[in-house]
Amino acid sequence: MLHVAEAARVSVATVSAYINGTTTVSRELSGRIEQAIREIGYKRNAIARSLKIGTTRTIGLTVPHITNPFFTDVVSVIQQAFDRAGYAVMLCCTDEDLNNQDEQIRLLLDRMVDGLIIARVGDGAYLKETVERANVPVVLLDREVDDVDSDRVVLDNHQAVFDAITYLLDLGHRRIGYITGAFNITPMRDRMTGYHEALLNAGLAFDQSLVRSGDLHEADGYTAAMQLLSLHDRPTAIFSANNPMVVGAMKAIRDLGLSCPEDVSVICFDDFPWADVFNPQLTTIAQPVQAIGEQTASLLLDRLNGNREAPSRRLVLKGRLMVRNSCRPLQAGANTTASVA
Amino acid sequence: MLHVAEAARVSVATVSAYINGTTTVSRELSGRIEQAIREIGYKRNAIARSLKIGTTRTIGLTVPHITNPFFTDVVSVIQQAFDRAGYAVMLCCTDEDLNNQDEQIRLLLDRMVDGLIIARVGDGAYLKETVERANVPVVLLDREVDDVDSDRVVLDNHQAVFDAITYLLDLGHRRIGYITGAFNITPMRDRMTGYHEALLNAGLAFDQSLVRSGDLHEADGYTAAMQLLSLHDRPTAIFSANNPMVVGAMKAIRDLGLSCPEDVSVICFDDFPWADVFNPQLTTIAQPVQAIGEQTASLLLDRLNGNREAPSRRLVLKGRLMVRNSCRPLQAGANTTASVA
DNA sequence: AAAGCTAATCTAAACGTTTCGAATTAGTCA
DNA sequence: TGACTAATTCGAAACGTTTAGATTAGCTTT
Repeated sequence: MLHVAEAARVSVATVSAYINGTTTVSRELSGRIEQAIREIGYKRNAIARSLKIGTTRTIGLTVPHITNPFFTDVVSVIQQAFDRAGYAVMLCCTDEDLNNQDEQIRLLLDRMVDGLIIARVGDGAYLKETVERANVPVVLLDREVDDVDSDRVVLDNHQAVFDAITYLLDLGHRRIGYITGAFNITPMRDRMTGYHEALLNAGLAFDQSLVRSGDLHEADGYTAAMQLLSLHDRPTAIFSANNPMVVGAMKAIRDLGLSCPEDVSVICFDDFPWADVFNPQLTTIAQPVQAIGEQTASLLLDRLNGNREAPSRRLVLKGRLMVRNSCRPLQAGANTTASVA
Repeated sequence: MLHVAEAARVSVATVSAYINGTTTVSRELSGRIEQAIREIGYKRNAIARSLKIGTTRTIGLTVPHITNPFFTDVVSVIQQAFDRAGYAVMLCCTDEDLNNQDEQIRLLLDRMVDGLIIARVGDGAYLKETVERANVPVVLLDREVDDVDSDRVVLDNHQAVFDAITYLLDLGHRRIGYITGAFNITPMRDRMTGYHEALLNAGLAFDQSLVRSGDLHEADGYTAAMQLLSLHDRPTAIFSANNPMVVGAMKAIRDLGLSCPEDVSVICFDDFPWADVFNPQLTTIAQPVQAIGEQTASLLLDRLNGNREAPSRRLVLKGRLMVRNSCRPLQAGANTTASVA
């Protein structure tokens, strides 16, 4: 900018005023400045600017895994929204690891991001302090943390799973295997209660042996399904609480020489673009990813636009059961408890 | 930092020296500083630091679409690599739009990223100037631009498609539909020549009516496949030059009441996690995404670590045909040219 | 013609670091 | 003891902007 000022024979203040339109600058000087900028190929240094004005027009976004199609989509939507609003987004993937998350949030905060979107990992308590210290607005995505004062957008996980399990029950399934992750993140907890309540609602007892929990990865889904399907009276249906694990589960089904939906019905959380193209066409719970992403972005943008003091908001969206053909109705006879080899 | 210095009754220079380990600072002052930092909850302002030292430890990454599984994976790998190296990554999605790309690169450069990874969009010429002006190292990913002096890592697209088409020819297919995108990006060009050469190699004539090009999106794949499969003597196999388009193509096949591989064999570029779980298990060309991501990151990191003057490097990796069951051998009779309704 | 406006431009301080070189202190050696 | 060296610590300038307030010039008004 100094060079531009010299070349245009004006002060840097005038150049700044011209660029930002802060003050009117005469036709004459405008012309000289414009030309100098062009000749020199000057670009404003956003770092210096940020230092001065105290805002970076950058936000931080951390998710567990970008390869999980739910997060892929949500990240994509969020990215677009901030792009439109003139913000850059720094993306971090925690890989479901608490240390990574800590480190990355610290990194983002150091870099003076204007806001933070966090799909957290690990125990909520850890994050509470971090969030409260960060004096930038944060919105929690998908996974909440209790009694921390920040905006959040989540799914009605309980209801969504309740619906899905009820659907299976209506088809006549009684032994429904449930593959989940650790309960230290809210969605897994809420999804589980949906399972519970659906069983309860149908007057069925809860059988602990039908629940397997892993670490949310494909491999965990594989082992979980392997175990479930090796039970003496194996479940007639399997519900997977996330998408990566269902891939593992399907592989287990394949490797055991079973097939879906003939031998075992399957439903999973999170829809994906291929679901209705290949067979079996998986019945899934679709989250409204577009809405989730947009709402998340707009909550944060609202704060960034100055609405700092409003009480924290909690948006709850509804999932939708996408019924396809991975679940088959059971004959009346097979309902009760038995199964065949 | 000023506050820390005051609280510890030392100068800011000493605090800085302590934090960075630039100079030895006595046990006594170290203790006071440490305590002051803790009490105040001080975090170094990376923006101010960047301004001074002229480096942001941030890189920019632009890809067309993060939802395309190839890019999802590559982004994921790259992100991890830079995370490990202590860099943040700013992610931009151009949505295959040239203006977006221009704007985003400008934005990233303004923000003084230390380096840039670009999977470009649109005509190469546009980018050439931008890349040459940016005085940070850039590495081109997947899509090259001619005669610009920068590192790049690409796939041997020609060979990969040659192999895939040859595989189809060996199965007896003679009329192979080809769904592609505009030829202003190198991979689409190179993939096409692979198709050409495989036909040539088999002594077959090139039939323009079997080639449809769209805009790389799912919808384009759908229309392309619709058109191909409505031809009087429709192709017995379809090759899709990217992944999103094959989803569309599969939907077209389904909507026409056809099935794969019985009525039409299918191969697509880019593997995806579900490929061997659902039916038909799609035969694909798998790119070594892990290697691509890591090589890309390491080329850039090498430059960032000071190796600025080395001549630009071009890494070419090999694709691999993942043979599954979406292609069926044709009976000797059906080979020549005819087909059934 | 002096005073008062308005519009345009400029000077200089500030943002929070790093870093150079100077200053201080302590220790060592002749 | 005094000079020299080494180890610490510090003052102040610099990075490239923004911005408050000062200055100047050109008009208008009385």
